[in-house]
Amino acid sequence: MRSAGAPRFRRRKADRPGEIVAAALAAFAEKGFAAARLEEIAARAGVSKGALYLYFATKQDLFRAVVEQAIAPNMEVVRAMIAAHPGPFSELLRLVPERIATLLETLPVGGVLKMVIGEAGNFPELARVWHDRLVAHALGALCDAVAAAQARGEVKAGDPRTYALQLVSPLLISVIWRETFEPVGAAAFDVQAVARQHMQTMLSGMLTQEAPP
Amino acid sequence: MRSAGAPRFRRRKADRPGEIVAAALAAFAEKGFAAARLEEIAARAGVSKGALYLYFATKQDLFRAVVEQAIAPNMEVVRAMIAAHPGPFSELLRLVPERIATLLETLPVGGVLKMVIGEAGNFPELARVWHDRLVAHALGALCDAVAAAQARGEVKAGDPRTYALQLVSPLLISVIWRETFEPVGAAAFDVQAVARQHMQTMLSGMLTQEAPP
DNA sequence: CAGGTAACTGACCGGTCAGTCAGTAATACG
DNA sequence: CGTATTACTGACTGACCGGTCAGTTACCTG
Repeated sequence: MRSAGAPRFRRRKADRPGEIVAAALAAFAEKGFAAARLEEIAARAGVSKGALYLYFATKQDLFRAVVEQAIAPNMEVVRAMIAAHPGPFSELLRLVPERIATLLETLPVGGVLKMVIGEAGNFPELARVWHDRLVAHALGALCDAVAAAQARGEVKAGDPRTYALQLVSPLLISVIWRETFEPVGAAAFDVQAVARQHMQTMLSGMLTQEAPP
Repeated sequence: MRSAGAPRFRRRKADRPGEIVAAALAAFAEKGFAAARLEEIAARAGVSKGALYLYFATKQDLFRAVVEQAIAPNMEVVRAMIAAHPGPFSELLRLVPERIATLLETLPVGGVLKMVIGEAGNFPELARVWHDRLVAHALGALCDAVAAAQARGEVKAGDPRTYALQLVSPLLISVIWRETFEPVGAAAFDVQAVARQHMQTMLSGMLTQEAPP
C-alpha cells in the first residue's frame, strides 16, 4: 500500500560502488576506521547497511577500496610532476611546491593522511599499500630529481632522500595541522604561503650558487 | 587455601595512578584510543579492570590523564630550549635540532603524536589541550627566537611562524614515518642525520650572511 | 501484462567491551 | 589479636555494532 510513482529504492548496480566508496572516504577521514559506523556510511550513500555487503565483503575491504581510490588520482599527479620538469632544479622548485600545495588543498589528502597515520598500527597492510603505491614513488621521484641536480653540480652535497623529506615536510605538516588543530581554534597556516616561503628558503639553502632571477 | 606469604595483591593506592597511566600511554600509543582494551591496560599495570575505575571515571578520563602526563615532560624540554639560547641565531640552530632529535628518539613522542592526530576528530578537547599547553608554546618560542634574530638583522625577511614550521617539520615527519611506515618495511630515516642536514640547509637558507665557521 | 531475476531492505544474531558491584582480602588501628 | 576500613577482584550486564539472510520490490524479458 504505497503512494504511486515513488519507488522505495532504485536498482543502480553500476553507480553504487563509487558512491559507497565516496561516502566511506568522507566517514573514515572524519572519524577514523574504528569509529566510523557502517550504518552511517550506508546512510550517506543512500542505501541500507545490507547493500554494502553486496559490493564489499568486510569493513576492511571497504577501507582498502577507499585507500586505493584515494591513491589513484594522486599517483597521476606524481607522474605528471616528474614528467613535466626535467629542467634545472631551481625551476622545478619554483613550480612544484605551489602545485602540490594546491592539490593538498583540493583533494581530501588531509583526512586520508590522518587516517593512514592513525590506523597504521592496527592495519599494517593498508600502510603498506599507501607506502608502496604512492609515498615511495613520490619520494623516489623527488629523490631522483635531487640526485640528478647534484650530478649536474646545481645542488650541494647531502643525502638526496633527506633533501626530498625536507622539501615536502612543511606542506604535509600544514595539512595535518589543518586537520588536527584548526577545528580546535588554532591559527591556520596558509598552505600556499608556506609553500612559497619554504621554496625560497630551500632554494638558497640547497643550490651551490644563487639562483638566476 | 592459598600458599603462605604470597598475597594475591597489594594495596598501593599512591602508586597506582602513575602505573595505570604509564600502561595506558603504551597501549594508546600502540593501538590508538578505540582499539586499546581496558582489560589489557589493567593487565599491563598489574591490576584488574575494576581497579581502573577506582582512579579514573571513564576511558576518556584515562585518555585525558595520559595526554596531560605526556605533556608535562615535554613542556620542560620546551622551556629549557628557550632558556638556554638567547645567543646568535646560527648558534641556536646548530644546537637545538640535534637536541630535539635526541628527545624525539627518547620520549614516546611518536606514539603520542600518532594518537593525537588520529583521535583529534573524535576527541577535540584533547587536541585542544595538546595544542594550548604544548604545541602553541613550543611554536611560539621558536617563532619569537626567529623574530628576534630578524630584528637583529641575522635572518632574512619572512613570516617567522612559517619559519618555525619549516624548522621542525622534517623532524616531526621523520617520527611519524617511523611509526607509520617502518613497521611495514619502509627504509628508515635517521632522525639525527635529518636534523643535521636540515639545520645546515636552513642555516644557509635563512641567514642574511654566511654563518661563521 | 505475467513471470523471473537480482538489487535491495531491515530485523536479527552473536561477539565484544566499557562500565558495575557484591564480595574478598590486605592493611591500619585499637 | 580482633575488628574496621578500604583497596582490589572478577563475574556480570547492557549497549553497541559488524555481519547475515529471509523477504521485498524494482526492473527486464518475452
